[in-house]
Amino acid sequence: MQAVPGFRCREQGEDSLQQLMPRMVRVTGAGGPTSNAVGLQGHLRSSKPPRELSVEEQQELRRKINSRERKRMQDLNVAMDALREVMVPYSSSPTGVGALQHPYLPTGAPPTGRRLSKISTLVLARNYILLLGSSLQEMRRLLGEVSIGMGVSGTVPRLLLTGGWPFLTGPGQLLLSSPEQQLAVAKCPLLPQGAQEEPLAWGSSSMTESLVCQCGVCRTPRVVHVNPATRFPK
DNA sequence: TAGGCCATCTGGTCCT
DNA sequence: AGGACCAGATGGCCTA
Repeated sequence: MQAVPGFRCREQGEDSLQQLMPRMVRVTGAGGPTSNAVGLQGHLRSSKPPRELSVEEQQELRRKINSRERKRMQDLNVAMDALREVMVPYSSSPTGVGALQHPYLPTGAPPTGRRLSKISTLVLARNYILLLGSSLQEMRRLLGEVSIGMGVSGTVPRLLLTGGWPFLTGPGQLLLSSPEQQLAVAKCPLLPQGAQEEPLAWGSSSMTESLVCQCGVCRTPRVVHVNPATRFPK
């Protein structure tokens, strides 16, 4: 494993003496207020008296539990890294999402190239989502203005129908999904079977609402990711 | 050296 | 019964 600033290699291995040894043995007084020798069994809710475990069995059980927990946290970190990978480009942009100042976010650009902390990643992601939301609002507004300016009446042009949701992959970039993609996203998995949305009337008051999934569960804009890796340029 | 961040251990709780 | 999830405790590493 490569050494990264702020990163530590935790490949200690399953047979590390430190890990095999119960904490209550390793550190006197550590392990929390409820630490005791029957901790592995005492919390199990059962009407039957718990089977007595030998020291070896307790250690084996504890080893399994620790391993699972370690795996769980590692999976969480993998997901966090994936999120970090998406968010890092924005964190270094003085005008990007990271520009929204927050105590958990580094001031300005992170010049050291250190990776984002977990909390910073989450805060940044939240801000990014909010930014996307406001972008969508703005897009709706602009679409409304354009339609009025063109004097369009009647039904919505095919290009913008059936959930064809314009989305941004970068500043000034407006993409429209293909009809196939539009049909694919037209069926929200959360919508009840047979539920149909009413056809849109161009310029109607229900248009903006109809561009958002109306299933009442997700209420999320139908965004089609042509290329999920596409990002705003730095 | 203090503080931030992190991995790991651990016991408790909930769910299947 | 076992697994997932959570939160507290602990100690190590790194940076200002």
